Amino acid sequence: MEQASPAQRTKPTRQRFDDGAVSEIIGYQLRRAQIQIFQEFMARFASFDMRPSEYSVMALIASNPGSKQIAIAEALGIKRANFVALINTLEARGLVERRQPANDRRSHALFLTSVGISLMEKLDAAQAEFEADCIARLGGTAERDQLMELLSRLTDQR
Amino acid sequence: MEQASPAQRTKPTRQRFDDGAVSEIIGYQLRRAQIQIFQEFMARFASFDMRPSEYSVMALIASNPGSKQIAIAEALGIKRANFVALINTLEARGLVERRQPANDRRSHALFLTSVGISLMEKLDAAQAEFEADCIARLGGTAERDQLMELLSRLTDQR
DNA sequence: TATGAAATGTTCTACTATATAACAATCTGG
DNA sequence: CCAGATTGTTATATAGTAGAACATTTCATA
Repeated sequence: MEQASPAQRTKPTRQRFDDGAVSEIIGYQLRRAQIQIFQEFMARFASFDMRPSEYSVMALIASNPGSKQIAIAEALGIKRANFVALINTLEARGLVERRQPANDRRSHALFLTSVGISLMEKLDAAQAEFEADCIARLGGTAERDQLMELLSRLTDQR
Repeated sequence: MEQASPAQRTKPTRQRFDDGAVSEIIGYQLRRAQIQIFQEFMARFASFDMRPSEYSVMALIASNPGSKQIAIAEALGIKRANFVALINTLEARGLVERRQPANDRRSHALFLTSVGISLMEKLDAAQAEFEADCIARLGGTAERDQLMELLSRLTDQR
């Protein structure tokens, strides 16, 4: 069989592909960036067996010891029903503890265990390192502040 | 009824909660913004019964008619296995069509149907409106360009 | 003080998104 | 021609998310 003339290209090179319809959409780039950052987070925290949601829960408990489950869950936009399994996991790993407050026997007060506290030190250090890398990629702290400001304009309103 | 002394307040006001540990993290704010924008997209496109992923698929087919499934899927970061059900849905709704290219009988060439094309006009108009709203919230096109540039710095590298 | 409404945690269920493995059919390069 | 790659597909597993229903407890107020 005769080959099509090489001037026309039969198919070896990937034919150009027009991304424009989606790549110029704010929401699309926002999603791509978020996925990328989360994947990098998961890669960096794989040795700790820590997902972003688990880290955020531990960080909020560390800053707000004794908080009720619903306080942590709502701060993170997690339904209280789905928060149960998350805390069960962290408690089973000995990182978080549920305690019975005397003033409200419906609720559970959350605390980090001593093991959780010492792990948190390592997690915070790793997070600080990751954040520094992100800032470097953005070009510096001024650009970081710009980004956070722009994101807040998308999030806060409405 | 006497009110509790306004100076002490017993508990009506939510006790202060320290968000700082997570709210100052780039990835966290990125995620919050992305979720917010996607929720708004879904609300605006609910009458069309169109999710963001479905819209992005149709937009890429419109810009690249005759593309193979894997070309569209990879451009959007979707596994080809998961892309099948997506196209099945759009095809069942009469918006997208799979055709058999003669040169490669393994692949399916994707096209919008005439119904798909006319729906796409409405979708693009709605998307343009949504994008204009986002730009307005950011403060203008200069801020939009800034945001897209910063996001690309997070996404491109690595 | 008694009672109905609200809050809290929990279980169950369902749906979406995503990832991997395996397979058949087809194409490609040597 | 043949070994390996590509393409689409099915099946399966896991996470994340959402809603309903429930028991226990607290709260408001009549």
